[in-house]
Amino acid sequence: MSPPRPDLAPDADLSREEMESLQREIAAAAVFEDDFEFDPATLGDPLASASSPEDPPVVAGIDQSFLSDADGDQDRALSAVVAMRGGEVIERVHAIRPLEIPYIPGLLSFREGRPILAALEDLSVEPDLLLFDGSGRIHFRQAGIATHIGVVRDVPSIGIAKSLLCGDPCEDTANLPTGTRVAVESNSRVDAPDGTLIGYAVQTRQYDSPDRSINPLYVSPGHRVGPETAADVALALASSYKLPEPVRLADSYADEAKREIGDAP
DNA sequence: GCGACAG
DNA sequence: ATCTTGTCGC
Repeated sequence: MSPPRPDLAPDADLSREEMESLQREIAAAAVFEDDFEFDPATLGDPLASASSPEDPPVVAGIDQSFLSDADGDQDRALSAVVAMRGGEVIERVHAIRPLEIPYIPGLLSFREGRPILAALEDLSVEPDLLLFDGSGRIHFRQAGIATHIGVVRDVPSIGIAKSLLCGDPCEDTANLPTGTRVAVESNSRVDAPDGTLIGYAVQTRQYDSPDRSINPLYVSPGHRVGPETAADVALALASSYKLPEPVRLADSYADEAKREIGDAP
């Protein structure tokens, strides 16, 4: 049993070195193996949830959009959370917070973490699993945004990235068939022994004809979820689109809320 | 110095 | 991430 760690929350006022040091603490507190109560088999399938005695687990997708000031410069981040249960949306919340630092590869959670934590606090349901757009363990210090927020809240989490931050796919990932995965291992750029399994390239959708092809998603453990389960979940929740439904809906909701509020303060 | 680099 | 119409294909 691991407690929530609000003391490890992302702080944009830290120096770059302090941020990296905090990330090593996050990685040390993270659990990169299955450690949850719910049955992953009842995640998104409406049929499985109907035959289950318990309520299906609540899965929350999280994504951000950005608002600009009068000069056209991005000055605020809008974090959107879409909670689903048994394939149905049960709640949507969003929060807006000022952007304190620019985007720096490897330090994403310090830029987007505050608005995400604020939005999660507005959520009335207790999520059993968090799905982030970004990396988890596939990170230089094994502490991507999914890992950071997962550890701070002590909620099982998974990172779903559209491109690879670091690490090496074991095999060629071009033109993978739907439903397949290729292991991603750590290399010299990752703070882990070379060859450590840190995630999977997962092909949730693929064209039939060899004309064009869809790139895989890079799925990695955030907290309390192992690499195999993380890949299983991504595949189970991606019904008819490349992105798992909770993340896809959070993505569109982030844009929707942004337009409704309008830009410029 | 060079290369790599989630959103 | 964001700026953005049409367009190719199933």
